[in-house]
Amino acid sequence: MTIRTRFAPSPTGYLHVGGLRTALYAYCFAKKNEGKFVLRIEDTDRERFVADGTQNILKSLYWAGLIPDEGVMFDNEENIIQKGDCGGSYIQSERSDIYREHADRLIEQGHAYHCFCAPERLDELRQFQQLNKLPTGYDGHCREINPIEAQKRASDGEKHVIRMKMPKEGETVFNDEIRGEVRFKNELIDDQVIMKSDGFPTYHLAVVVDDHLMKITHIIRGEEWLSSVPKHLQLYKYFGWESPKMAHLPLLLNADKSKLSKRQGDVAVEDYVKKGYLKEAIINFIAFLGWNPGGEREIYSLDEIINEFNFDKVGKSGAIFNLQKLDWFNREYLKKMDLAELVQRAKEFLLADPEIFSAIGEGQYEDKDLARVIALERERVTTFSELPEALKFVFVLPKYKSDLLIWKKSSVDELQNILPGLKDLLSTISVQSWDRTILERTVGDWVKEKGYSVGSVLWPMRVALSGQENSPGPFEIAEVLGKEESLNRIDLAISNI
RNA sequence: GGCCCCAUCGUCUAGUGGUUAGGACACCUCGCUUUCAAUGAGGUAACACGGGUUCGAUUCCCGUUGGGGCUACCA
Repeated sequence: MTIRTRFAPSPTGYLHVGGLRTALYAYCFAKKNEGKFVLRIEDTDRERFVADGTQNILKSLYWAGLIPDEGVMFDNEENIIQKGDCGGSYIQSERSDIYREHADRLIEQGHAYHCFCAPERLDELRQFQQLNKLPTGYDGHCREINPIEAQKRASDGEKHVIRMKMPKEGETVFNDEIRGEVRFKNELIDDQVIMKSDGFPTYHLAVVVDDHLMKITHIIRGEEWLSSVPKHLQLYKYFGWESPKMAHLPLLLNADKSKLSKRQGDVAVEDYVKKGYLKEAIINFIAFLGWNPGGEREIYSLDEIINEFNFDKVGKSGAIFNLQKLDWFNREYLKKMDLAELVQRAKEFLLADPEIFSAIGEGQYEDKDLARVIALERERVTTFSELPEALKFVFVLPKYKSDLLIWKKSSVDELQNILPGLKDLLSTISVQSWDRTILERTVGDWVKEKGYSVGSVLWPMRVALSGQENSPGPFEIAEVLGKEESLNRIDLAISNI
């Protein structure tokens, strides 16, 4: 039997980093077992639908290298296409007939029923239950309506939803690939809505029907779905289908241990792409949030992760999304990468999005500047036997926004004293002599002559030139920027002390 | 409130019925460095608690506590 996994995001705007991890595990499990990785779009919620949501998700997925074998994918021009045969589209909004048929089948068999309850009634019911600290849930108001009468009311156009009937007794027990045996009492589980009044199915119906029709063998998804499993299993039973195996992944968490959310930082993969993180670093970092091959090595390529991937090595508890560790992974990959590759990546990075610097600065840069700044960094590396963070350093190229300057290492007095003097000094250097050796000597002499400490001059100089707290050396930046731009930036900095 | 899941340094984690409980990030100290970063060498730091089971539990079982998820005509 061919292993088939799927990733089934909702196109609500962008790919969430948690989604990327889910996709990664599903991808790795499929590849490890020589199976297929299917991409399906779950867009049955019309209210949250975002027009280019699918495009964005695919972009991020392709960026990371998680290319679907089947379902929704890109062609060579980044047009959205579909591949594979599941008896229809891999986009749920285009499968309404299929869900309708299946819902009707459940009604015919007495496993589901029309519900005519108004949302207001359900709201009141819920409020009452909450107020009285009762378990919340549907009260079965429409469950006993005569099916023939219900059918008639529905076909007469009365607004309704379709609910599945959960058994009132017994237990649902299943074996999660990661958590082992989990059991639920059926009586506590709601008669879930499976078809909404707008004619679209809810997640619960769509996911069961599609996973079956698409021959998914392993459902890999976040832990937030664990409590829905009994409903799904009941649906499989009603349809007479065998359930796929399931693996519920631990959640990615904010620093306060709540579910990773937009409010507490960036959650979109594209945000991290824009910041200059390498895909290798993101993949490696995210893979190790909840999975560990054992041992002490932490740097793993995608292929190596695939090779080692196994549900036994997936943890059960949530993992905090720790940016400092991500930075470390990024540095490690930057260190390893050779210069040519680095320049190429930096170029792709800059070309990928014209707005990439909008948060940091504005202005022009040229390819030769880019190559130079990276080469300089690399040179500095050999000189000092250090290694670069080149992608981060390309940010010195655009003109930074002055209100982002951070002066925290120097006092205002110090800055007002030193920067104008430094500017006058640099003005005396001719354009022809403007290279880092001469700059370094000139500034060095000046520092001595004035009796300044080295740090009190070089640090502000670097900040004024780069707009950043951490950057390449000031002389290297000055050389790349040229005399005019360097002096302009120091002016800019002076006016923003 | 109900149901479900989870529990090793601050964080990500390795690990075992008997270990000096290992690594990485972060942090601290020192060194290097004409500046920050980077880098080198050290260091602080964890088995949530209470009962069992056992010669022996961090490890197995139960409970407590704590955290999280779900509890929609959202996924």
